[in-house]
Amino acid sequence: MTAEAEFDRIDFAILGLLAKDAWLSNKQIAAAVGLAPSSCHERIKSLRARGVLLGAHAEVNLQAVGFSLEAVLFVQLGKLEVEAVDSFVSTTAAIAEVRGVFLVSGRSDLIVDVVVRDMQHLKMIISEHFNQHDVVLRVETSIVFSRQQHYTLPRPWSTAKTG
Amino acid sequence: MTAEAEFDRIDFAILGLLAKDAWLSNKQIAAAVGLAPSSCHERIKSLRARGVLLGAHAEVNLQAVGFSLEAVLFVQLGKLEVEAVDSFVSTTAAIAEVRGVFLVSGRSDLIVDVVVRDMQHLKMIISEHFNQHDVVLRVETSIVFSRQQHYTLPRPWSTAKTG
DNA sequence: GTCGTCAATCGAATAGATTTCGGAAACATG
DNA sequence: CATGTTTCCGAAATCTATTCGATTGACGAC
Repeated sequence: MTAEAEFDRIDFAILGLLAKDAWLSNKQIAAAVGLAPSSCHERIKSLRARGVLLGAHAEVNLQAVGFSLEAVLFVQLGKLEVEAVDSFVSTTAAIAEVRGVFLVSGRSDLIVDVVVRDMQHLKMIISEHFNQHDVVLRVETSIVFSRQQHYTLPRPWSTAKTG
Repeated sequence: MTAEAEFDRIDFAILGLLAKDAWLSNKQIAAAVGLAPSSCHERIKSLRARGVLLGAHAEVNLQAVGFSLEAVLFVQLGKLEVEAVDSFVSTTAAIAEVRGVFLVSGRSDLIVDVVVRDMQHLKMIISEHFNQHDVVLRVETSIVFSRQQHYTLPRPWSTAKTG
């Protein structure tokens, strides 16, 4: 609504740097974007207040702490009311082993990203939280062999408007 | 050999806190886990050196910066050599609009998470980076209506062993 | 063109945090 | 019980974040 927020290239540079490494100090960011630390600090504070910078999360090596199996669940739901679906999404997202829930169009209705210790753990999660649920018609499971992620921001203005 | 990393519950508490909020100060974490700031600092340093804490990333409100459309691509690949597949995965992961690539078992071989400005942008990404590629047999696209994620660590020791 | 207004930036000062390090305490080992 | 090892603590030093008043520059009104 009121949030007609505008950003210049310095704001985007700050966002990009923090998306790549949230542990950069304000001083480092200021130097990287060519601003005084105090000015940079004001901008970051503003980005947080405006809801553009939502927070930061540490990346934990899950294999190192014993979660060596990752899976993606494709869930088909019955034709139910929106309330029931939303409720199921929320309770699913609250499961400790679930890292993300996507409500999508297409062949399946829900995509669920799950991190578990082993196959038995995975079987338990599926049978306990999905197969026993009325809303769920069917669950397909895909094992994740490997993943690659990155945290860089795409360029905001397509390929122009910057100069 | 050297990598027989062991963790106690304080290490897990630190990891959990930082996974939820990487901007917590060392002082705050120390207070939360009941340690002196210097001791807590040593533990965090060790977790980083051992490769358990991999880094931290700011969470950016992508809608606020103009990326209001998210999609998941399900990619089927031809029966090719491992090299060609790995190469394709790497180049795909390097696309700015791609946030994650998952190599999986099941109906499709690759799951690609994409963030774009609009439909035209999405169409461009797919046709340019996927449809024109020899390795790709078929791409199915799912629009993401909503997503829920959380960054809390599951309990490491199943339901026992903690006492 | 000139003035007034507003927003952004800077630099210095303060308050606060991180980081290092020697010594004490806890723990396991023989 | 003695010993070596690890972990923890507290204080000192260093560095950083944060605030604030003053300056600059851009922009619109007249």
